[in-house]
Amino acid sequence: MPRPLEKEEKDLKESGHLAERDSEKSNLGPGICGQIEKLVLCKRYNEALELFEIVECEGGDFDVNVDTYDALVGACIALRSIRGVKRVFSHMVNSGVDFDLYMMNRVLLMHVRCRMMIDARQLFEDMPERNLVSWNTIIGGLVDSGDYLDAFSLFLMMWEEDSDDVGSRTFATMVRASAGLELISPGQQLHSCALKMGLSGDVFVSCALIDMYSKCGSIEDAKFVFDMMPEKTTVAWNSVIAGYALHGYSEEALSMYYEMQDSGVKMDHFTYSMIIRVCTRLASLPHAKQAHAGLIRNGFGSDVVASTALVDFYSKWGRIGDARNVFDRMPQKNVISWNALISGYGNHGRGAEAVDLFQQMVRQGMVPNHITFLAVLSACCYSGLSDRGWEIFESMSRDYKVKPRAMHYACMVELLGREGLLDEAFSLLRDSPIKPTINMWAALLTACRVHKNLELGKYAAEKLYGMEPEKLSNYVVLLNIYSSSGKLQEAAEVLRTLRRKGLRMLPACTWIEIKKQQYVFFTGDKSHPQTKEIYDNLEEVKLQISKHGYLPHGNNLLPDVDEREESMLLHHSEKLAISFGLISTPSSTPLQLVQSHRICNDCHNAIKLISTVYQREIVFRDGSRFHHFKDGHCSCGDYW
DNA sequence: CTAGGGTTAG
Repeated sequence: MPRPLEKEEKDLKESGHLAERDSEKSNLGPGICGQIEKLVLCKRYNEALELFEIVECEGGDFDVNVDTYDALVGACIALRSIRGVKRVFSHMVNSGVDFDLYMMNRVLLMHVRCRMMIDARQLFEDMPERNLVSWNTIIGGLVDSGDYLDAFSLFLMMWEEDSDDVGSRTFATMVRASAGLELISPGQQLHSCALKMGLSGDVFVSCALIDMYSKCGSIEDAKFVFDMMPEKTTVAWNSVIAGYALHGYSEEALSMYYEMQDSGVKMDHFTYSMIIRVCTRLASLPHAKQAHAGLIRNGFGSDVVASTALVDFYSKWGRIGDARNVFDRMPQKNVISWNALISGYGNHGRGAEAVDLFQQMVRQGMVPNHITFLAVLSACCYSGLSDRGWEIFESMSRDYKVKPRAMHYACMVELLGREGLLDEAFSLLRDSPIKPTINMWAALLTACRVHKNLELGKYAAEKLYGMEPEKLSNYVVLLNIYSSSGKLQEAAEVLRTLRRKGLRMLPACTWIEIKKQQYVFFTGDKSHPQTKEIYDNLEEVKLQISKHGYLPHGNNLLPDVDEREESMLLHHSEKLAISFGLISTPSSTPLQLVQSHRICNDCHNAIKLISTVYQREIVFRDGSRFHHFKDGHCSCGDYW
C-alpha cells in the first residue's frame, strides 16, 4: 500500500497544485480518486496504478471522473505500461466517460508511448474530430517506431486536409523521418517548405535538420544549418558534434567541443559521452581526462552511458585499472557496461578475470547478450583458455538462449587456430549452421599464416577473394604466407594479380599523441623537425634490444605494406613513432600508438623487448587488434 | 502533444 502522502500533499498545497479536493468526490471510500491524482502529481505512478487496480478488483464498478482518468493516463504514459493502458482504457470505455478531443488525444498518446501502434492507428481512424495535436501524436509515434513511410503518407494526408495547420513540430518530426530513411531529398523539400513557411527559425526544426543532414551524409549542410542558428542550444551543439563524430571527423568533433565550451553553452551527459568516444578513437588520454573531469564536475558522473564510454576508453588505452575504478563506482550498470569491461580484460590478455566478471554479472541477474558472449569468448581465445571457451560456447544457447552468430563461430575458429588445430578449425567453419562468413575465413587464414599451412591458407584466401575481391589485406596475407615459406614464384603471382586488379598498397602510418598534439609517421619518414634525434635514438634502441636478443628478421614476414618497405625494417613507422615517444616523454610514461595496418612480426618483437629494456607500457592499436606490451609480453599472446 | 543529441562488438 502507498506510504502516507503528508509531505507531498503539503508541498503541493503550498505550490497551488492541490485545490479544494477531497470534499467534491466521495463516491468511493476516503477519496480514492483524489489519492490516485495526488500520487500521480507526486510522480509515484506505480503506486497510483496499483491503487487503481486494487480498487477496480475489489469494488467492481466505481465512479471515476475525468480528472482521475487523466491522471491514470499520465501514469501509463510515464511508465509505458501496456498492462496499465489496457486496464485504464477498458475502464474508461465501460464507464461511458465523455471522450472530448483533449481526452482522445491523451488516450492516443498513451497508446503511442506504450508502442501499441495498431490500437493507436485504429483510435486515430475512429476519432470523430482531430486537431494538430492528434496528427502530431500519431505521426510522431510512427516515426518513433520506425514506420517512416507510414508517417509520410499520414503527413501528406494532413497536408492535403489543411496545409496551414501544419506547424513546426510536425516539420521537425518529418525531418526526423527523413533522417530515419536516410533520404536527403524529402529532407531538403521539408527544409525549403519550412523556409517558405517561416518556420526555419524554430530551434527544434533546426536541430532536426542538423541531425538529418549529417545522417544523410552531408555534414556541410548540417554545419550550415547550425551556423545559421542565431542562438545555439546544447542540443544543436550536440547534434553537430555527433555529425562530425559519425563521419569519422574526430578532430573536428573535438574542436567543436572546445568551441562549445568557450561559447558558454551548458554541456550535458550527451556531450561528454560523445566526446569520450571520440577520444577513444583518437587515443587521446589528456582530452579524455579533461572530459572525465568535466563530466564529474557538472554532475553527470553517475550517467551510465558516459561512464560506460569511460570504461571503454580506459581499457582500450592500457589503463584497465582505471576502467575498473570507473566501473566499480557506477551506481547503475547495464549490459553494455559489463560488456565493455569484460572485453577490456580480454584485450589485456586477462582472460581468467574476464570469465570471472562474466560469472559475476550472471550471478547479479544481468542477462548476457550476444556481445557479452563475443567478449568472453574472445577473452578465452586471447588467453588460451580453450576448454573454458568451449564450455561457454556450448552453454550460450543451452543455458542462456543466445544463438551463436557468425562472429561467435569466427571466434571459435580462431581459438582452434591458435592451438594449431587447423583441421578442426576448418571442420568447425564448414559444419557450422551458418554459411561461412568473411570473418570466419579470415580467422582461418590468420591461423594458416601463423602456423604456415600453405594449402589450407591458399584455399581460405581464395574464398576471401571471392567474397571481397577488392580487399587488399586478403592478398597481402597470402603474399606473406608464400614469401615467408620461400615460395617466391607464388608470391610473385599474387603480386601480379594485385597489379592486374589495380590494387595499390597504401603506405603504413603510425600516430602518437604527445602533450595533446598528434604526430603522424610514415615508413622512413623524415619530415619531423626532430628527425635526427629520432633516428639516432632508434640506433641506440636497436643496440639496447639487441643485447636482449633482438634480431631483425625482415624476410620472415612482410608487413601489410609496399614491398619497398621490406628493406626499411628499422624505419617502420611504428618504430619511428616509438623512438619519438621515448625521447619526448618522461621515463615510465606509457606510450599510446595507433597504426593503420597490421603490425609486422619484427616490430612486434622489437616492441616487446623495448617494453622490458625501457620499462614502458606500450599500448598499440593496429588494423587488426589491440596490443598491450608490458615486461616483454604482449596481451595478444603473439597471435594477431 | 513538449520534440532534437549519447555507451559495448564488427
